[in-house]
Order: sequence, then structure tokens, then C-alpha cells
Amino acid sequence: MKEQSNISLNQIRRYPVYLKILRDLKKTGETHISSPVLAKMMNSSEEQVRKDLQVVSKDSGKPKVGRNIDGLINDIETFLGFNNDTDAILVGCGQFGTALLRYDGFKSYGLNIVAGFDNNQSIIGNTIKGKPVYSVDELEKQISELGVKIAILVTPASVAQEIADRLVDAGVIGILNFAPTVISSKNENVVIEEIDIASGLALLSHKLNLRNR
Amino acid sequence: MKEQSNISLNQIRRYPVYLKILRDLKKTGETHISSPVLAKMMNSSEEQVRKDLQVVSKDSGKPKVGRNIDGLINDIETFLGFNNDTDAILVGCGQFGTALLRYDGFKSYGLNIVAGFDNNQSIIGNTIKGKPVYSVDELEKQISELGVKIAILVTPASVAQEIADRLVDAGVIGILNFAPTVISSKNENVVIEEIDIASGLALLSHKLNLRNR
DNA sequence: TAGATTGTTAATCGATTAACAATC
DNA sequence: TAGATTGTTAATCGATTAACAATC
Repeated sequence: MKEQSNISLNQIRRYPVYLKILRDLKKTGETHISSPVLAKMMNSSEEQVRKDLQVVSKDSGKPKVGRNIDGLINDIETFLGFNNDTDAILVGCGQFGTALLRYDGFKSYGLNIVAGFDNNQSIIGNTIKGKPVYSVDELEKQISELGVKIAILVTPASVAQEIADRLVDAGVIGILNFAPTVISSKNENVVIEEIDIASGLALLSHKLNLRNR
Repeated sequence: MKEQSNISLNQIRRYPVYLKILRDLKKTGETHISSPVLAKMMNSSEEQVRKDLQVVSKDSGKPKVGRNIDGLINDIETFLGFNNDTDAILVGCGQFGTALLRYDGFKSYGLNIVAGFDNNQSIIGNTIKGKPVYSVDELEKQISELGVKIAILVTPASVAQEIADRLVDAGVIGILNFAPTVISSKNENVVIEEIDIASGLALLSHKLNLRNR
């Protein structure tokens, strides 16, 4: 594992893709993978693959053989912090929020959603996939009781910033924002990551436009 | 509008963020915005904002005033192709798929979902928010009848590639892939965009790790 | 061994940043 | 006018790509 001096955001974005591919490969029974082969699957170059993997992995690949898939999966998970499970809460149990609450996939990325919050009386008190839904009024109380530091925000745009502020005040240091608005925090120690379907749509749309010229 | 010779993916990814901010600003009643102010909201530099906006906009900003918000919104929408509504289908009406079907937000990005597909007999024939759910058996037939070119893939990983192949064979040229696996197409004219919650989670996790050192 | 694959070092390419004259 | 803001041109920075010796 090299000194992770300066890694570009693009590079970090690639690791989950490696992870997906490697996990798929593992299922097929493969034990090793070479960078040229992996590069093809990643739609990138073998040089880039090697550089990327060198950053996260302590051991090196063997000529003619490649790298061990299990080891790589573990290295990437460790590097991204997906290995040690982290508890998180989810605010906004609407369509999307509920789908996310039910979604098992977060576990494979080290995130464990322990509770949901909403202001809709008809669902407060319910459990969704074993996870309790609390009133947003209890946000501060539960954050401190549960001791969570990560929140997933799936509220309407209109209240996203307000809720984000409350989350931060209550001790949250990382927010994954699905709400369709850009939020911010005065506290620069807080990490906010915007997740937006539109950016994928923008890329798709743009590439299709280029194609049609 | 300049010759859009070579625009980086990062740059394209920024436009939906501009769009979100500008739409928010418009709601507050603002009519103009300067690049220094917009830069602050974007967490970037005024130079970059100016360059980005110059690429998509034919008219220029006025010193002391900035740029017209309505104009910018329109320019970005046009540039990204969000202006002319495009029909799309959605395959896989599970938790997420159904949430996406119900989601109104796609409209503001120029995408109009006209139908869903699933293999679950208990929901085939239903309508979700006015959109019919067909059997996947009818995929090819409906694609040709509806004349759609874009598909949103929300199936389990295990069948994603198989469905993607069928979509492409039936005439689809753009796929937005939410399935948790990387898909590809032999047809290099087909544009596939992977949407992965994990990449956001990876960035969040990595930034938090950096913070804690 | 021969050759595929490796890791590293150097070259290129491109995006971001800085500087500055122009302008409302 | 004065000054904020503009667009453009040049400088810097960093990531990607290419080249190559090392090795299983």
C-alpha cells in the first residue's frame, strides 16, 4: 500500500467498478486476473489498471499469472473502508427512501442502515425490513442514542438543507445526499456527497448526441 | 455555443449540478448570477464556472451583472439534450424500479418513461402512475411498437447482461444501468451509462477516512 | 527457455488555474 | 467614473499514456 498522497476523485470512482467486476469474476470461479484482461472489462488501459491496483494493494502481481482476485477484493474493500461496517440512518422514507431502506446492497459496501425517519404519521412506528421508522422530531435524540455518524438524505428538496443542518448539529459527519438539491454545511469537517441520477442521464444524453452527429 | 470539440466527462458531470443550483435560484426570484457567486455554490473557481458556461451558452455575461439565469438554464438543458423529451422504458419493476417509475424527476431531465417490464406475474398488467407494466416476454414487440431508443435497466445482476443484449437487438441505443453489475455491448454505437450508488459511497467513505488521519 | 505480465520511469496530453486587458 | 465582472490567453499542474527493463 503506497502513500496515498494524492488520488484523484476519478480514480476513487473507479474502485467500486473494479470491486463489482472482481466480485462477478469470483462467482465464476476465477482465482486470478491480469491487468490486460481487467482493463478490457473496465474499458480502460492496462497501465491504468496496474497503477490503480498498486495504490490499494500491498502485494504485487505475478508475471504470467496476474493478481489474486480474493486479495484484490479485500484490498479495495479495505482501502475504501467498506470492510468495517458503519451504522447509518436514513431520513425521508418516501418512495426512494423506502426502497433504499429495503435495499440489501448497502451491506456489501459496509453500510448498515439502522433506522429511518419521516414526518408521515401513518408510517412512523412501523418497521421496514426490521428497521424502525421514527418521527423526524426524534432525530437528535436517536442520533445520539444510536451513535451514528453517517446519514442518508432522501427528503424533498425543500427541507433537505434544514434537515442537513440538524443532522450536522446532532453529530453527523458524513451525508449521502439523494435529495434533488445541492446542500452544504458551514462545518468544513462534514463530508457531503451528492448522488444524482441526472449526472448519469447527462452523460448518456451527451454521448448519444455526439453519436448522432 | 463553441465547437464542443473535447469536453471532459467531469465537465459534463458538472452541468446537472449547475442546473440544480440555477433552478433553485430561480425559485428564489433571482434573475442574474455572477460567476464568483456561482463558483462558491459549486465549490469551484470562478474561472472554471466561466469556462463551463461559455461552452454551453451563445450569449455572454455582462460585467457587474452576470448572466441571466433563465437563459443559462435553457442553455444547459439544450446542451445536455434535456429539452426535447425522449421516451424510455424501464425493465425490472422491483423496489427500485417501481420507485423510479413513480419518480417524477426524470421529466425535468427530458426523460419520459412510457412503460415498465417485469417477469412477476402478479404485477404484469398493472399500471404504475399510469404506466403499463408488460411482461418481459413482450420486450421486443413493445420496443418496436413504442419506438423507444432508451432503456432504464433495474434488474437483478444475474439477468442484466442478457436483458441488455435483448434491448440492443431490439433497437435500443442508450441504456441507463442501475443493476449492480457492469454490462457491455458488442455494438459500439450503443451508449451504456452505469449508475452506482457505491461510487458515491466510496467517495464519502474515502473522504471521511482522510479526515480521520 | 520464451513470452506474458509485471512495476517503474519518462513523455505526453489535457484540464485547471492564474493573469490581464476589455467592458458595462 | 470606478470597480466588479467579463472573456481570453498563457502557465501550471496533474493524470494518463507510452516505453522498457525485470521476472516468474
